Amino acid sequence: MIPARTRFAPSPTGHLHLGGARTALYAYLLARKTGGQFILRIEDTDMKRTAPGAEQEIIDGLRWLGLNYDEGPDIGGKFGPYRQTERREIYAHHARLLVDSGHAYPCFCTTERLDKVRQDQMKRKENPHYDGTCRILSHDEAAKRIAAGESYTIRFKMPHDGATVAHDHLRGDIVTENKQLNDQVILKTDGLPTYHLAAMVDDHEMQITHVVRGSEWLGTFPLHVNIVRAFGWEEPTWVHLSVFLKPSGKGKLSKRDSADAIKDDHSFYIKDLDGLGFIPEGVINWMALMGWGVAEDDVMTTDQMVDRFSVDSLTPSPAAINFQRLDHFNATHIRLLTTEDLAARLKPYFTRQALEVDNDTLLKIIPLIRERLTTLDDCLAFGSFFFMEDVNPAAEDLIAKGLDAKQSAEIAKKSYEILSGLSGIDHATAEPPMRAYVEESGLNANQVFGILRVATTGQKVSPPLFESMEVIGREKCLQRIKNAVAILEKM
RNA sequence: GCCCCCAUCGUCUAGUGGACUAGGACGCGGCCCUUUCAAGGCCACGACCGGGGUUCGAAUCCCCGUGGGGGCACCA
Repeated sequence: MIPARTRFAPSPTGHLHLGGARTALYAYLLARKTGGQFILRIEDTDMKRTAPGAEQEIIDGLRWLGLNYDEGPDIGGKFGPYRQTERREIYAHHARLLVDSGHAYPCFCTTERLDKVRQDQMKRKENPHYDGTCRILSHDEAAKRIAAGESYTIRFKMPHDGATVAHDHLRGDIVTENKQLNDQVILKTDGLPTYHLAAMVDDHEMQITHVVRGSEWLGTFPLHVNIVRAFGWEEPTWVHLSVFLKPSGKGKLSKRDSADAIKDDHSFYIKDLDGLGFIPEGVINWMALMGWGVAEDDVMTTDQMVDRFSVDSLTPSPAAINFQRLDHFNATHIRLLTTEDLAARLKPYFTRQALEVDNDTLLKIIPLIRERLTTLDDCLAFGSFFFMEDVNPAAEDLIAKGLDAKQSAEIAKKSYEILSGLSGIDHATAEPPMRAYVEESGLNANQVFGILRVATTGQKVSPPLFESMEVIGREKCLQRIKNAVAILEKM
């Protein structure tokens, strides 16, 4: 297998989202699968849109997901720099090469003129396109205007005749009539390149073998292959991924959908996922399967994905986000974690709630709550009472089904008697006498254990009762039951 | 408007001309287990967008519709 060099090349303009993360994931998997390298490159050539902190968020997001890159802006590498604003000379040089070889030309048209041309074209119901004014300028005239200090851009000279055939690995040949194509700006008046030039130059310079990117680039794909060919470079394998659709499947993700997701304790942004209780293993597994056709055994670690990954089995069709499926993969991977690992990840959720966590207790409750967690923060609902001094059960919760407060108080009292007669409350010793009591009293287990559950844990839903009491400890249990009796008798 | 891409259960997908009575997963429904909630086990429901071709044979190939998505910037 030929080692692939792949790259994730986001622009630092906003939050790292699921779509970007999945693109990074596939690029990562391909590199690891083939024993190649995965690179992070920051495409920050639009100074106006670059957002402070965005680059760091991308880096943090990739780290959190475990998509470690071999070369990048913060770690360097032999093809650096990896931030495009630090490579402007390289692009200027390549733009000049293109002008010299007749594949590009300086353009002096102002934004105002361009806007007007576009407006007129639309009024005439023509397709908006550059009208070619500067394409026919002579070398001398252009040189003269440049020397005079006129500001200019460089446009790529697209062929007017014939067709461009570009090959996408997932879709096959994409044929575009050249007359549909436009002379795009590749170097801006500020001297920085547009994506079209910068990405092509960097992918070549950085020896990228597979360009894995979103399908939003399909429209400018012919331009890109024309640029690469104008330089006489070997083309990389082009892999255009599909987009993510909103959960309804109708349309792409929008701000509105993002708000809905948050309301639902989910998010499109990687930075939010950790705080929401999602673990990278689950997120990665979930993302991987949207756009990658795996027949069966779809619960995988990243290493297993690397093992099974093939760029051929990626799918070109758009996929709707399904957060229920994320929940499933998250819960599944939580259950796969070792007790120690899970304990370490859970601890912050408890301490954040000002609960004092001792590691011994924490380790003991893991087996009790593990299979009940969909997200890590669910540990609060199932385990807070283990770390609390007292619980405050609601009076009405203490009344068992079909009984009244007085009867329930009797049951609590009797339970106290039985349990206080034991030297210690653990699962093995406490359950048999309590079961015997249920038998002889003619009550059902639901009623008796229900009262005990609410009394000792403070809640109607909890991990298994006797196992929980064992962790809570004899003294605390008895005290809590006594408290419950008091509450019931006050009713 | 023009150009490009996509199309299998509600969702993610398997399927590359005969092994398809179209497989798996999520979700949904039911049952079992059970002290609650889960987890687990079993079962059920559920799809080839439509129309034309090609072929002995089409989910699979071609064409046309339809639907969805993307693009048409000195943004990426």
